[in-house]
Amino acid sequence: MKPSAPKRADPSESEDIDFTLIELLFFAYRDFISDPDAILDSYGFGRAHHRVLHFVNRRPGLTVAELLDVLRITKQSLARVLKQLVDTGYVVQVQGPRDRRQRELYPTKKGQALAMALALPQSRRIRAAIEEAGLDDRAALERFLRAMVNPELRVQVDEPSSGGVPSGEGDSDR
Amino acid sequence: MKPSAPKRADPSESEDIDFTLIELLFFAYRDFISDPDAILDSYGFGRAHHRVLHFVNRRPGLTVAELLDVLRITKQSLARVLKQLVDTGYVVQVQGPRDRRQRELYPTKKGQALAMALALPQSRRIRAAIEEAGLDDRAALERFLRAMVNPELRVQVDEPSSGGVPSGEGDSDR
DNA sequence: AAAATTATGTCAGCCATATTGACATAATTA
DNA sequence: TAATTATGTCAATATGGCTGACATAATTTT
Repeated sequence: MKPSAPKRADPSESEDIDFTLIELLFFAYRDFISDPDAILDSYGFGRAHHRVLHFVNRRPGLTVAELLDVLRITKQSLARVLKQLVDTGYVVQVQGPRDRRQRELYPTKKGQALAMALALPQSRRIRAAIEEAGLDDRAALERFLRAMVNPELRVQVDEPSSGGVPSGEGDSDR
Repeated sequence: MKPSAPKRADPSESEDIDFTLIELLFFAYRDFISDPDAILDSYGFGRAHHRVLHFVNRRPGLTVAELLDVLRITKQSLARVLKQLVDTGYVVQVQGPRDRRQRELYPTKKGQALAMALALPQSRRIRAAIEEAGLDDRAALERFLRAMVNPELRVQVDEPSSGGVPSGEGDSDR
C-alpha cells in the first residue's frame, strides 16, 4: 500500500481516474465493431442495420416499439434502416397476433445467415482475447460488463429470444 | 463436458457464437459513453470533441499527424472539432521545436479540467462495475481488453503521456 | 540552390445516422 | 363514440464521418 498519494487539488475528492481502462475500452470497442463493419460495407449496410438485424435475430418476434426501446433511437431513425432490411429480404414484419396494430419482426433465413456472419468474427475476437489474456473466469467478465450497464436497462440485457418462429417466413415480398 | 453438440449446418465449422458477450459489450459501451455525452451537450460539444480532448490530455505534445493516427479519422474530420477546441480555449497548438511544420497539441488548464470531468464518471462506472462484479483480478480485465485490440494498433495503447508541458500554456487567445 | 517531399490547413461537397415536430391510419380500449 | 396506442411517414436539421483538390511553409533530397 502506497503511503497516501501526494496531496493535490484534484477533481472532487482526489479520486484517481482510471485512464488506462477508459482508453482500452475505446480501442477495444472500436476494433470490436470493425469486423462487422467491413462485411456490412459490401452489403451496402451500415452499423445501424447491424444493430437492428442483431436484435431481430436475437429476439425474434419483437415489436417495433420494443426494438426502439432496446436500441434507444427514434422511430424515424429506425424506419429507414428497417425498411431497407425488409425491402432486401433480411427481415419480415408480421401483424401481431393479439394486437393487429403491432408488427412483429423476424429474420428471414437470409437475415439469420447475415446476423451469424456478422457475429462470428466478433465472437472469435472475444474468444481469442479471453484466451490470450488467460482470463480463466469468464463469468466474472460477464458480470463486469453487466454491471457496466445502467441498472434500469439491465432487464433488456437479460431477455434473449422471446418466442418461436412465425408462420409464413420463407421470404418477403414487402 | 457435453457429448458433442447436436450436429447442424452451422456457419463455418459448427462454432458457437457468444451472443451474450457481444450484446453485453454493446450495452456496456453505450452506457459507458452516455456519461460524458450528457456533459458534452452542455458545452455544445460532441463525442468527437471528447476523443480529441482525451488524447490531447493523455499525450500532451502530440502532433496533429499522431493524433490522426490514433483516432483513425481524416484530417478534415479532425479539423472541425480541433478548431473549435482551440477557439474555445481547451487546447493550444504550439509550433514543433525541431520541425516547425508540426503543431504540438496541449490541453489548457481549462482543457485538463474538462477532460477530467468527462473521465470521472467513466472511471467511477468502471470502478463500481469491477466491485459489483467481484472482479478481483483487475489485471486480467486489462489484459483482456488489450487483447481485443488489433495487434498492429497495440503500440498506441501502451504509449501514454509522451512529454512535458509546453512553455506558454496558461491560456489561449487563438 | 532547386526540386521534391512532408505537415498542416482549408474549400467544397457527399453520405450515414441521429434528432424533433407534425400528421395520418388503423386498431384497441375506455 | 371517443380517446388512446402502434406504426408509418414527411420535412427539416445536426453531427461526424468521408473524398478530392489545392495552398503554404518547412524540411529533405538531389
